[in-house]
Parts: sequence; structure tokens; C-alpha cells
Amino acid sequence: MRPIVHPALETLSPEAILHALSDPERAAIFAEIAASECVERCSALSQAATREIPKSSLSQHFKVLREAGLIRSERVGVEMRNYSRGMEVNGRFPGLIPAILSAYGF
Amino acid sequence: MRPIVHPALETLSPEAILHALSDPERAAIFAEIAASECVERCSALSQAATREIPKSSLSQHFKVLREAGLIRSERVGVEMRNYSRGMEVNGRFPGLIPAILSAYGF
DNA sequence: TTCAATAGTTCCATATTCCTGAACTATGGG
DNA sequence: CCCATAGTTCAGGAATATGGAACTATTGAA
Repeated sequence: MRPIVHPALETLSPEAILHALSDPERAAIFAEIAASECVERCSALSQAATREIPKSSLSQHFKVLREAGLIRSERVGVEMRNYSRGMEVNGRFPGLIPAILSAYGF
Repeated sequence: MRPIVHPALETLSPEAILHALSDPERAAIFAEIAASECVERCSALSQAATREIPKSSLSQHFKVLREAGLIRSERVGVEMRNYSRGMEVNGRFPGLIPAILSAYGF
């Protein structure tokens, strides 16, 4: 199992962020994390997203969000905790995240 | 040749817009159109984008931008004129377009 | 320590989307 | 009518995404 990597703020790209959030499923997941701070367990999230998402797909979604720099994931025991990097990202790309979440109606 | 269709403002979706602009090439094209209003000819644009983009790809890019509701295209004689719908879109999704263009540095 | 349960990741085959050269269409001029 | 210009469409190969099955990591209990 390869270690979890979080890109540095300076290396984030608009295209990766837009790509990550251009999927409504991922946007919903991110909105959930950003709203609640520290969302535990994929299963909890999949319910939050109201759809039945296979866990492998969910895992991929988290990976895409993480690699875009939108979330930070850390393992706590057997589970994974995900935190929003929205504040940081907002420093680099002001207004981007809020505008996107608002466009989606989150 | 099927007629050019422009989606109504109410039918635009954030995901289509984010997807369209998650490609740096397309974002650059859109920024160019938004900045100059009425950019003529694909070839002119491809130069503007500084890269050599095949015209079939360029045509696809315009299609994606058009179907996302970001531009309006009209034929004038043998060529095509493209206008930004940024103002309209901004009414529907406030701040979205400016934040994206600014994130890209346009 | 070993075993089982839980949470998530990785692999891989399938499906979908993207890219682009080549052929085609549309328009205007000579 | 034919040619040139501007752009679109088609086709198939490349790249990505999806999701089931197998695997890994961690905890807790026997």
C-alpha cells in the first residue's frame, strides 16, 4: 500500500481542481467534507451522497480530490479521515472553491 | 451539417462548465474570446493559444465550450464568429467564470 | 499469537471518452 | 462551374473512468 501523498499548495493547478469538481459525485463528497470537517468512513460518505457508490469508485474519488489538493486524508486506526483544504486553496485561487460550491447549490 | 445549437441559460450545468474549462487549451480559448469579444477563425485562435492544435480538435473544443453554454457561435460567410456568454452565465452562477479565469491567470 | 471483522486500496477487464488525420460540407470569389 | 477557405464530421486508436474481486492494514477478541 503506497503512502498517501498530498501535493504542496504551490503545485496545485486549476485544471486538476476543475477536473476533480466537474464530477457531481466528487463535488458532493467535497462539499460534505468542507461542510462537516472531518468526515469519517467512505460508507458514511456514500450515504451522504445519497447514491450507492461502489467502494472502489469512492476510493478513486477520494484519490482524485486528494491529488487535486482539495482534501487531506489521514488514517486513524482502521478508518480514514478526510479534511478540506478549502481554506488553503482559497488563498491560492481566491473565490474559486466558494463559486463552484455555490454553482452546484451546496 | 447539423445546425448550431446553443443551450438555454436555465439548462446550463456547473459540471459541463467545469469540464469545459478543466482543459487548459479550452480555458485559454475561452479567455481569448471573453477578452476580445468576437474572435474570428479557428486558425487565429490556435495561434492565440500558442500551440499547434489540429483544426478538428479545435472544432471539438469550440463545440464543448458552446454546449457548456460558455460561447455563442455564428457563421458569417465562410467563417465562424465566437462570442462569450460570460455575462449571462455570471447571472446564473455568480463569480464562477471570473474565479476560474483568475485561477488560470487570465 | 492467531483469527475475524472492518475500512479502504489495488488490480484488471470492460466501458466510455478523447484525439486527430482524412474525408466531407458550406460559403464566397473569379 | 470550379477553386480556395473555414470549419465539421467520421473513424479508429489512445487515454481515462468504472466497478467487481482480491488484497492490505489495523483493531479487537479468543
